[in-house]
Amino acid sequence: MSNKPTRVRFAPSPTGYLHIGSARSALFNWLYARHSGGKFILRIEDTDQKRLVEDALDDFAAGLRWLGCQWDEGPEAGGDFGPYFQSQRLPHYRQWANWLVDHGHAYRCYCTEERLAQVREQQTAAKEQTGYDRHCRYLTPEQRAQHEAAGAPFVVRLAVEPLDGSTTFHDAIRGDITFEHSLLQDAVLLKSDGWPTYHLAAVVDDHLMEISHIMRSDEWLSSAPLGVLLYQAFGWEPPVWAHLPVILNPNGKGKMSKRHAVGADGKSIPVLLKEYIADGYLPEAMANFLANVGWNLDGSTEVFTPEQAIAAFDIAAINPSPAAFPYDKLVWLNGVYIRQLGDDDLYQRLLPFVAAGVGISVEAMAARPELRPAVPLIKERIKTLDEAAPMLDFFFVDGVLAYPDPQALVGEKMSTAQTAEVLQRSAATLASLSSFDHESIEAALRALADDLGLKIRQLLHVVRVAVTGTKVSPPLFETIVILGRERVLARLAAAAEAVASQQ
RNA sequence: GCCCCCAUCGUCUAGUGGACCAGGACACAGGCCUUUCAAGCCUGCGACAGGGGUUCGAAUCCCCUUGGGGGCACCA
Repeated sequence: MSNKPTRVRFAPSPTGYLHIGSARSALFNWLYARHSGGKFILRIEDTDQKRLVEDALDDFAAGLRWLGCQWDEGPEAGGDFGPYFQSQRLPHYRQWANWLVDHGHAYRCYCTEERLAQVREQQTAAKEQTGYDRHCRYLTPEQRAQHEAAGAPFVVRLAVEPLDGSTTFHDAIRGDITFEHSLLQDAVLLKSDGWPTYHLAAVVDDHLMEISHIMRSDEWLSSAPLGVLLYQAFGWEPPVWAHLPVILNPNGKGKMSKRHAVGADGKSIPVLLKEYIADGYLPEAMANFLANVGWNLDGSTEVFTPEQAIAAFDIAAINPSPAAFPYDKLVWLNGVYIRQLGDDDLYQRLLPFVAAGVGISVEAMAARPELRPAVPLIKERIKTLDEAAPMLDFFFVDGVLAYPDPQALVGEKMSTAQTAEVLQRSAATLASLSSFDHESIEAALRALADDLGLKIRQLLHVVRVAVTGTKVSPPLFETIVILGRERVLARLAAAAEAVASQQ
């Protein structure tokens, strides 16, 4: 099996949107495919018709592309092993289910839901292990014929064999795993509606699609024995199994759910990849981050490229223990990646976020002169793209600012009269400048502070609140330049007036 | 309840019998820088779950306990 070409797959069920944990599974598979020069296959496991979510497929495709995990075969990409939707592969499952029945490895079970419930009830009452009692496995040919003649609905169940003893299989991450046959269920392979369950469909497809390595979530470990038995029953060469550790909530309590996760501080954090995209995380940061959960480049390098990860990726090096989602580290890493971006690049990525935050169209934002020069001012101040808008919104107010709380304009340890004077003198100083650039403005304002007997920080605090409306802003001198003399003077005057009215 | 998996700083991790009085990163704390806030730099805090073995020697191997996680569907 070592000389087979590497073919790995990501096989999501379109019953919801792409979960951050699933995204990591996809990334690991993709990384391994690229590492070994093999193929990465996307297969859609849509056998549960009741739980389908309309636009889930689009979400998977968009999410995978965003992350950089382009699949070689699957929906849209095509390939020689299609179709890649299980809903279009029903004949295969029926054929192989029948094959199992014909060869004595599976059987038709005619038990009704009522009987199953009854059995369960009795087992519970007797404090026995619950599970199917294999009633139909031992039906006589006559009884069987009777059910068939009556047209009774049936499911196909795996006939676990032998009933005692144990089987050991190898997991590439955890080593050998042994399970007792006596604990195994005669699991349903084909449902009464003729559709396969996961167990059958996955094994048939993995074999037919010549999947070499099954890298999937830890949650499947318990049912892995079923897969092993199925491969044995079919007489097929099994793939390499590798069960990825689950990702826990950031507080370490329980696996990250599908709906919401609890942060270390008790607040909830996003669980869907689309939410992280919407929050302004960069795909390169997300990929880097995800690769660092359960795996690592060399134990000390935190920031690395996909190429580095591909070169070093090794299934056996994956950490088998569950990991709490290190959300804080994602935020930090994203900041690192943002700071590494060129100004033009960051500007392009910021455009839609700031436009949305300010409430105008992307085209309108692109036409404004303020955003591009402001980019270098905020680059090292944001950790996600969506943090930019609230930091820059004052740039996109065309006239003067509203000061709902004029008291906030008053400088620390200053009177209102003093503040008004600072405002007026600052305006006068800036109005008199022959050249309205950073150096001139800084020199003039510093001189003014001296003149007024104020520390520069005191003066700038007052000017800052007047000009930007906030106590925390991008560097003031550059901000003043971008805003332009006219708007700055107007705001200074308006602020002075607002302060004066406080007296 | 039963079965399976896992166990190094709060968190992500390095460590595969001696180079480990356990390294890196995030977070946190202090300092420097400084027009606010960041960023950056420096320093600090901080872990081998417990108990038995094996061995000259154990974070590393074995066993038990404890703790955490996952699974027990005609869902995947």
